Amino acid sequence: MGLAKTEMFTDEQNEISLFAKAFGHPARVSILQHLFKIDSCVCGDLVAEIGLAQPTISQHLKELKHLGLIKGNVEGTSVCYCIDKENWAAMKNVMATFLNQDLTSSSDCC
Amino acid sequence: MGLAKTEMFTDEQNEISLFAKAFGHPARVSILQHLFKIDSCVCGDLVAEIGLAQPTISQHLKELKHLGLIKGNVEGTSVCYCIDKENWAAMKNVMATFLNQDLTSSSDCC
DNA sequence: TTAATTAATCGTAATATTGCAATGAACAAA
DNA sequence: TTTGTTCATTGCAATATTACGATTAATTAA
Repeated sequence: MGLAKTEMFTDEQNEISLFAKAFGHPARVSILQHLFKIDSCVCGDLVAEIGLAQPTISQHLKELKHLGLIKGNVEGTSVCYCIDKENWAAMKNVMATFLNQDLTSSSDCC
Repeated sequence: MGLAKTEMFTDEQNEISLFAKAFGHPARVSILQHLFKIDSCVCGDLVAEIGLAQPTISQHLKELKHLGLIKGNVEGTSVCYCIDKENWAAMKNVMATFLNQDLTSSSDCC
C-alpha cells in the first residue's frame, strides 16, 4: 500500500526511519555532503553541482529543511542554505544509538 | 518519476542511500532491533512481535538479507534469522563517516 | 517603472514502495 | 501417505516518491 503504519511502532522507531528516509536518496546525501564541504551555500550552486533540475533540488531541500537538518536564509535574490548543526548532532545521537546496538551483544548465532 | 539517477552520484553516495533506505521503514528498524535484542536468532516470531502479516515481514526480511545486514538459516520448518555482524560493522563505518562530517568544521554560517 | 535573477510552488507523469490474500514449497510428525 | 507447520512467492491495489516543465513570487538593478 505504500503506507507505513506508524501507530504500531515506537516513537524511536518512527524517528529513526524518518531520518533514514532523508538519507535514502543519493541526491540528498550529495546535497548534505556539499553543504558540509563548503560550509555555506546557495541553491543555484547545488543545481550546478548536482545534475538535477532546479525544482527537483528545491524539493529535496524542502524535505531536509522540514526535518530540521538544514536551514535557509534569504539573501537578496538567492537563498543561503546550511547545515543546522544542533539538530544534526541530535539526529546523530539517535542514529548512533541504533547503529551501535551490536556493541552490547557478542557472538554470531547462525 | 520515482527513479533515482544513480549514475550521476558517487558509489559512496549510492551506498549510503541504499543502507539508509533499508532503515527508512519502521518495520525494518523494529525487525533489526528485535534481532539484536534476542540475539539467539528467532524466526517467524517476528510476525507475532510486529503487527504485520507474514508475507509483509517476509518481504522486509528479504530486503535486509539482500543488503547483507541479516542472514537466515533454515532449521526444520522454521528459518533462523540473525544479524550479520561483520556486514553490520562495515555498514556502520560507511554511515558513521557520513554522519560525522560535522566534526571537521565548526561555525554556523546562517 | 521594467527587466533580470533566483528560488518556491503547481501540476502531472513515471516509477517505487508497502501491504496482504492466495498460493506454493519444504519439512516434520503421525 | 496424510496432515500440519512455517516461510517464500505471486499478484495485485493503494499509496509514496521522484523528476521536471511551466508558472509564480520575491528581490535587485537599471
